[in-house]
Amino acid sequence: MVKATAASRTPHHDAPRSAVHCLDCAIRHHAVCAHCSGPELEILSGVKSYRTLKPGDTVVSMGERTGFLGSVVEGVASMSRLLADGRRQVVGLLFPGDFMGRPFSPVAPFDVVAVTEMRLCTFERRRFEAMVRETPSLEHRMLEMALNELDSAREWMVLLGRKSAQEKLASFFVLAAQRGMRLENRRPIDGMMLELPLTREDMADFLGLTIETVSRQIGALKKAGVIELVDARHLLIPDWEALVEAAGGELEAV
Amino acid sequence: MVKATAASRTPHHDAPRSAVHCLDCAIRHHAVCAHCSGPELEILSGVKSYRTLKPGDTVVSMGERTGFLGSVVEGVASMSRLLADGRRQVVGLLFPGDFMGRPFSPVAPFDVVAVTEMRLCTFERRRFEAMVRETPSLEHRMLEMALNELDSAREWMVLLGRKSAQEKLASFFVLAAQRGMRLENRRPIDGMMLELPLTREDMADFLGLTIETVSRQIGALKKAGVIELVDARHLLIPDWEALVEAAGGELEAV
DNA sequence: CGGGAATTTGACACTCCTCAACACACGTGG
DNA sequence: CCACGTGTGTTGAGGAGTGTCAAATTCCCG
Repeated sequence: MVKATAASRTPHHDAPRSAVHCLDCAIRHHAVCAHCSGPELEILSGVKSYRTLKPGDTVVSMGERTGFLGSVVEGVASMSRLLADGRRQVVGLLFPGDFMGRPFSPVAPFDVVAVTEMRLCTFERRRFEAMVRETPSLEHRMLEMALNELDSAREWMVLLGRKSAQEKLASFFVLAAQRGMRLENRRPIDGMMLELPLTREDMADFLGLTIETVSRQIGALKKAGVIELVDARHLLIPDWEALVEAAGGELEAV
Repeated sequence: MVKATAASRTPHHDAPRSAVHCLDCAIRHHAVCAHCSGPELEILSGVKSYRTLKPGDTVVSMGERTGFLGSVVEGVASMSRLLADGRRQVVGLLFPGDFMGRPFSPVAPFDVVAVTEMRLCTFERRRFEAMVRETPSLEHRMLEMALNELDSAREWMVLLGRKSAQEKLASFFVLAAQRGMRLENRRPIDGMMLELPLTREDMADFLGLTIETVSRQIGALKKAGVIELVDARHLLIPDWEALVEAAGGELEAV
């Protein structure tokens, strides 16, 4: 269960100006900078720098003092905790637009690892924290995002504590589908194709299961007709409501 | 499993001035108002009102539009979600000093129920939200608290997803002991007595277990010498480190 | 084509849940 | 004072749902 993730500990800084202008940024209206005014964006711009990561790259290790915070621009990362005996729990996924890092506390509470190729827009911690404290609209946006994440984390607690393995898988597909469409402000529809960004192992660790159970329950959902498998990483959702039903009934989360 | 909690849906408003002055309040330095200046406290004072509740009283129902937010002054409440088939998951406990309610979103995402006698300091929602937006120090305090709660929720996800029943019980005792001492800024010590505010059912729903498993694992911890039972609601912790060990090894959480 | 990783499948074990009975404390009313 | 009911907690027997271990299969990429 313990993965030797010692590999590639050093995120690359991109060649100096691969930067997009903030106004053209894909996550402009979804990230921490969503409510920033023009001048505020200018200031942020001066502090930002991009990083690209490959699947498996560690962004932050738990306990580490990290000098940066940031937003996911492209790709997906996981936040997880590794227990001493090798058990691992993923406590959250970071999709494009999500904020990465723990402001106002220098020590990282969880590991952050890239699960796909990804691109991060990072800010030097000190300067970003100072800017948050000086910019009410930015601080309010941080609060808004933190409260939303808190609601999501608690939703996930319901899944971890009370849902069956099969409901867990269905719920994960619901989540992945919703998050996959969020940047475009669209909603899941019948017949849609869903790409799974995570390996079976990451799914298992996110759902509090083993990879074998994940595999078997995917098979069960397929047999039940709730999903169709294109390949191991792609599936079709013939009936969205049926999937939501299989997930144990959701409220439309954030 | 479904509790007919229809009983007593109406929190009492206290007789008008049972209010303490903010400066003498027990949670003064631990609640959302911790960093407020004198004048800010004055404003808050004008908006606050107290409520007392009995065990089992519903403070807020999920989906409800609530007109107030507030702080726990005394006692303990649970935040929970009830699934359609009666399964319940407690997603958090509210101890003295903790903030209650979901600012900037009128619909309550979870049920809040008093688990002990309790006393709440409440603020009219609109006015409190406005004050938060106008008062950077207050908004920052909210953000700080939300981020701490987020870390705690994620810690609990590790427990729900990956810990054994026995580790869950030990972890709960660790949490209860830590939270019980926080207002006094003290830390748990060997030989301390711990009062359990929750029924077996609430513990089970918090830990993602059944009441029978809770009961049995408490028995197992007792037989292992990690705890001693005074009665069903009181236990002794002869060796704090041994308890933390039985909990699967904790980091000193917030 | 070969080799390793990711995934699936199978057989079996074990933790925890389910159902049921029992014990205990408490309040109420006869 | 005791009978009774109710809420809470404990204990036991048996089984369902997942985990564990092992092997087969597919996929990917050199």
